[in-house]
Amino acid sequence: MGATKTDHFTEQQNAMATLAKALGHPARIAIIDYLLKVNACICGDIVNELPLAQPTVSQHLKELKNAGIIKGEIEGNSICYCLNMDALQKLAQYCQSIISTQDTQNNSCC
Amino acid sequence: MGATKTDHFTEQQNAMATLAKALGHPARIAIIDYLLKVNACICGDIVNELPLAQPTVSQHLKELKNAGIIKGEIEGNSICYCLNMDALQKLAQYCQSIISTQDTQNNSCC
DNA sequence: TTTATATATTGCAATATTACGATAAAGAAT
DNA sequence: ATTCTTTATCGTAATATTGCAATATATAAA
Repeated sequence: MGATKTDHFTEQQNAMATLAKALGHPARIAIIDYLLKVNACICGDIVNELPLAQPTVSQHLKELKNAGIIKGEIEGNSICYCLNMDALQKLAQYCQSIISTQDTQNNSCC
Repeated sequence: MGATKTDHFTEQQNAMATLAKALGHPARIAIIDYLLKVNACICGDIVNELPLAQPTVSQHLKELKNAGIIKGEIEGNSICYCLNMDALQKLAQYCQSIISTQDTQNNSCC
């Protein structure tokens, strides 16, 4: 085995899992933090910023892009990456909905 | 290789990645959704609810517990699981901080 | 005590992820 | 045209994850 049974879960559940999974690595969190800090969309700088080789960073960027968390735009011979707030907002909303749902139920357990 | 270089990143980054990673599987999202729905902390029911074998569910529960997202309490011969809002709140706060940071910068890119 | 019920652990196979060196691709600079 | 710069891709090794059958553990019920 080893393959996730995505077909057994709802689209919403798979979508949230995909987003969360993309954030599930410290290098990718660091990339987000950096993009947030510099705001302007530099790219090669990320390689300098992280303690990882260029192909590894490129791979992490690809995963963030696939999950829709960042966008990339060609700019000359370099590529400008920046955050895609839509995706991040979806995850934030999901977390928020969990919290507010639980709040209204003043949970009686544990 | 294959091992994540956690030692090169900040504690905050590793913490967020750990939380997100725990949410990075549809089965674990489904477990959270279910715990939220039933509120009261049933456990064996999760096995009935999910399209996965008991050992697989047990493993997912273990991962959620390790990440601090759920708590388990022995109750007779069964175990009562429920959500740990502290952990979920941390992730929600992180997402929210990204969004509000970006908001204040009216990002000029892509 | 024996049996049933509930959950965890072990062991294993299939697959996925992480990391990087080597190399390719493509525009910029000379 | 050649070289430099920037990023992506390929190939591969190490490790992690997913999933389950079999089994262990532990309490409840009989």
